[in-house]
Amino acid sequence: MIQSVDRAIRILGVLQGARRLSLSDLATRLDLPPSTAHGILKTLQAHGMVVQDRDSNRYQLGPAVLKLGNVYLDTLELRSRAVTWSEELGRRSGHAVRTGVLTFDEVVIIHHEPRPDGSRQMPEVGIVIPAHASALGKALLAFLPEQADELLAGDKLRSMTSETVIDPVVLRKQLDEVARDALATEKEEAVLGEAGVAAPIFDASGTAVGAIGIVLPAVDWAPSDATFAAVREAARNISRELGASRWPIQPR
Amino acid sequence: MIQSVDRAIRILGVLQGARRLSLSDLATRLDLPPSTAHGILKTLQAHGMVVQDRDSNRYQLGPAVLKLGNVYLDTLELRSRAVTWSEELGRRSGHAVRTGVLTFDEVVIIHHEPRPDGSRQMPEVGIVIPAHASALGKALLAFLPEQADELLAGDKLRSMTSETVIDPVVLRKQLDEVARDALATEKEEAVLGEAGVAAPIFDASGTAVGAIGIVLPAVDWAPSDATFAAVREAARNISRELGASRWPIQPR
DNA sequence: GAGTTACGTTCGACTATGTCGAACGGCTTT
DNA sequence: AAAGCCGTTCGACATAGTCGAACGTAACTC
Repeated sequence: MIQSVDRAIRILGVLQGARRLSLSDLATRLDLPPSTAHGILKTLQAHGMVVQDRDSNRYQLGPAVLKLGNVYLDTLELRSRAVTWSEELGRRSGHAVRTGVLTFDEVVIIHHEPRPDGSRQMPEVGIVIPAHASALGKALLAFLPEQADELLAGDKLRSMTSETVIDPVVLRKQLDEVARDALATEKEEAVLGEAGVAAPIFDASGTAVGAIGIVLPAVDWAPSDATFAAVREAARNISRELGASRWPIQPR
Repeated sequence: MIQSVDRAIRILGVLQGARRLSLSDLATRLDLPPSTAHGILKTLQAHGMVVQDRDSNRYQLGPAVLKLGNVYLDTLELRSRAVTWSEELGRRSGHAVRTGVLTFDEVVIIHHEPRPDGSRQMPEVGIVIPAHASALGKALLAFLPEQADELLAGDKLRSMTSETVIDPVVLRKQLDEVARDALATEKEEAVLGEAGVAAPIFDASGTAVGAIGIVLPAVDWAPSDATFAAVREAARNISRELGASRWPIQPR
């Protein structure tokens, strides 16, 4: 681990949590001498990764990170496949559709298909949700035992709402059920009033590389069997296009 | 400039151009010993900025960059304002609407309002266009003299199509006209068959912080006076909401 | 309006840290 | 079965990053 690079990414991480920060704030939060933080910041600035506010001198993320994010999406074969089938799933279920991938303990949304009712909805690409509190995350963790073990062992299970499951034993049991059915559900565990249903997506190597699912108002619970089937079918279809030999693919 | 951080960002930059690269490829392109590149890569990997393909060992951008990009968008006041007025501009003009900011010699799209005809269109948030070949870029450069000087002085004016203006003298003249009218146009200079009209957005300090404009098929040229007026009004309205005292604001 | 504080930035010495060449081991190719 | 390629690990060296101190500027106070 290279120290200065690690520190640079840490700076970006802190800037991610607090939109705008002064140099001294940043240095304090990272336990660094201001001059050290300054050197790193200037390097990031030279590449457009951070920008400095003219008046206040505070730093914030820069446009270059957005460019990077967009290129990442373009490189993902998973995403291009998800677009097609999300549309279908949205039509069949009548709900918004999300596709996500796992990073450590979080799910990052890589595609968002708004509800087909034509209402205005915020695009959700790029948002992150704690894996243990989302249907997408559970669908992934159930088929990624190493990552699940790591998450359950660590003390990372933060509570989002009163419904969030943070007991490792209970969560483990849920994951076992998810692995059995290849279908994960979540009701108000991340956001009050919101529920989700998701299924895992596999690639040619048989690894769970993502998950697709629907988001629905908690009051509309429970979905019909046809809806559950539609989610599973979308996941299966995308997996097939990615070269997966069958679906689902149990790990080990 | 801190060497290792600079190299890390360079790696991300190269990964941006070539989707997937092996360690040796990467090292060759950056003129680095493989072991040096490896150390940096592993640090980036530990933070999810890059991921390594299981089978091929090749590296590509990771989900963390997408998360960063999304947070950047959230911090931008310009973006939240643009959303509202883009909708209006889209309705009035009947065309797709883009809002962008300038980074060095490129425009990064921070909001994209699809054409209101209901057809399926790719989201364009995060894509970059050479500033000198886009209406958005010209609208910005015309009100950012220092950045314009830098671009015109440097040898960065790449040609995109047969229509791209790469002569600094011609471009300077265009920018002067844009500054006068507070309205920039572009016809097939970036993409054949596509034209654009854009106007600059100012913040409370009077700096041009972005531009908003429409994208239309080149065959639909020329737009009506009402369309030109609509673009200018959108830019003026957003500027006002950002605290700009008047519109346009001539530099110096 | 002078004094004071806080902040971003610059500078230079020290040494901790990243760099690089060489060697290892797994995989594919011939 | 041997040779080549590639990603990775290791350790010595010296470069390059780090940190404390000093500077200049802007805001705040009395």
